[in-house]
Amino acid sequence: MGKGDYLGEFEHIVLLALLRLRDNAYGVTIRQEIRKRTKREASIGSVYSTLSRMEQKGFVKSRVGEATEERGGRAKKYFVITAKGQEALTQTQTALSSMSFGLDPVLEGSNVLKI
Amino acid sequence: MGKGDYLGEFEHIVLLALLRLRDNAYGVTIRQEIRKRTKREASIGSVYSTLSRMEQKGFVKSRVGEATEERGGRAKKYFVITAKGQEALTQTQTALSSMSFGLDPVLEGSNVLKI
DNA sequence: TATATATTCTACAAACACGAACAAATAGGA
DNA sequence: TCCTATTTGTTCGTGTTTGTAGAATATATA
Repeated sequence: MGKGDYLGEFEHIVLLALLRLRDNAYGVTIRQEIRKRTKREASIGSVYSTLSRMEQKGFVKSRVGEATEERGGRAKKYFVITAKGQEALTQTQTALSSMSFGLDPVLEGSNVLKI
Repeated sequence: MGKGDYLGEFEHIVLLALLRLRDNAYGVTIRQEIRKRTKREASIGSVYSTLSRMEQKGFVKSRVGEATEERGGRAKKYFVITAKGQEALTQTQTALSSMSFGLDPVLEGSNVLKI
């Protein structure tokens, strides 16, 4: 299914953040995770618009958290990746891997993408 | 330099194609390489507009080939990556790597991005 | 001039980016 | 109790950058 369902660069990053955060992935934590691991600023608006776009495409799905917060604040909207999202992720990473295959020397060893 | 110079997804692919093709990277071969290694269709227009945008940004530079073809046809325009392009590539791959780090199990082993 | 090879142009769609505005929940004091 | 300041989090509106595609154009040779 979904041949040609490639992820945009930021979509890719966001999906990886979802996977890292497991059952604790919502707008704010996703943004934090991205900022923490990359140097990227990742504005909150970008994160949400990317999530909503990916939800439209069926790459992620969301549920609104129970209103059991510690200290006020609006309910969280948790996101998880779908099977279709996993496929798109795999396709994207496979494409990058096959383009990188054998380039290790050229990429000066600083970082390598391999299967 | 260039903090925040991330590559778009297709820009990333095209730069990797340049590296693979070394001194034989021009529009047509770049397209072929991408099609061959990924399943992606990559229209010729996409390739050229991406190349020209990256040239504007200083990620690649070009030279027009000598008019020494085998059998007619217009002169080729060869592209190579610049130092700035290398940086952007490294930044992008580093960001992806750090987002992927430790996710191997979740990514079901089908393909892994590692440093 | 027909053919082969290759690039440029033009238009539109999709993705990215940002911050202001808005929503909802609670703590705490009047 | 009420009411409002504070905290936490999401939605909206808008502008820019990337991605996609194919028709048009350029150039060289047989």
